[in-house]
Amino acid sequence: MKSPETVKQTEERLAQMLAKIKGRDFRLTPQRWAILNILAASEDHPSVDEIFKEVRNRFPTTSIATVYKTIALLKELNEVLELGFPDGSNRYDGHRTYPHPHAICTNCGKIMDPEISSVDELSEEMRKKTGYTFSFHRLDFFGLCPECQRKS
Amino acid sequence: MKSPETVKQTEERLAQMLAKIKGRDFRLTPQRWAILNILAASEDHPSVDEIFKEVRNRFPTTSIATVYKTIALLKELNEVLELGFPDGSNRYDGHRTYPHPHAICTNCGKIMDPEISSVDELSEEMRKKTGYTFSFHRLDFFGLCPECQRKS
DNA sequence: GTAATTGCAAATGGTTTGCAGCATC
DNA sequence: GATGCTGCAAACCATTTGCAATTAC
Repeated sequence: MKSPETVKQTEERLAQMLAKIKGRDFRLTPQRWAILNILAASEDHPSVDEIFKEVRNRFPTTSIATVYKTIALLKELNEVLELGFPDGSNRYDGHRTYPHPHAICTNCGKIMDPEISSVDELSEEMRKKTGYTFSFHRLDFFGLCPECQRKS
Repeated sequence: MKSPETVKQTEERLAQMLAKIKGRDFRLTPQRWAILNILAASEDHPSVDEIFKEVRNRFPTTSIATVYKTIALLKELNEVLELGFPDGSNRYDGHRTYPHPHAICTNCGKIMDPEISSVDELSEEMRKKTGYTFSFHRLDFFGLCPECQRKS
């Protein structure tokens, strides 16, 4: 059961995505609309495969290539944050599209992203010591979620 | 030209790797020794391909599979830190094998890892807010290195 | 001599691409 | 009606794997 706030958030995210889509020559196909919806509504951080399976529930002929292409488009438009992992288990955040820290369960894959005091000081320290100018970052903490702690 | 301290560091790292290797039934082949050497000596963060090419300078018959297998072994022994990237451009740190922040140039790929005040407080904050227990983390800042800033 | 390692080639698997047909605008 | 999108299948490509021959111990 979703709270009214959650529903509202989902609608706002969807509206913003649609605005970006319509801002150019992009077309809104049913498959594409479904993918936007899934990303705007998902509380967790779905994988390509999870998105694919969910789209297929509604449009059984959808191909995985379409999912990849739509995600690529959303990445370009900055409307989704890709959490790529070297093993290929990539995950997508349709809510917060800017860099932010993640807590990742190495057992079940659950990802949480609480509001946290920023990493700006660390970034500034790195800048001073390296001379780099940074445009984004990635901060992931890996371990066991509460549920998986209980099981082990 | 390497400083005496650097040479000493390299020797220490190599000694430690060798100790770990000999601690079990592992054998020290010339190819393996070469790879250990490269990782212990490298100032930057070499890719598999860079390691492969360097090993081939000394042992032209070496196969890429051997490089992968040796790296896998060193990972198991905790004697190398793998910096995996989703695009497959993985890099290896033979010096500091524990998690630490990196500054990564998105233009030329140069990686720096200065000593920095720890991320322990952030980790603790995440723990409190998520209930996760963390065993490692990954912190990368992406941007332009000083040299690439000048060029652009 | 025994067991680990090498090197080759084939397999793997997530992602990308080319393109003909189709659907949106 | 023009152009962008879909879906299929083939291509990609770093990494892994199986296995016979080799080599460290």
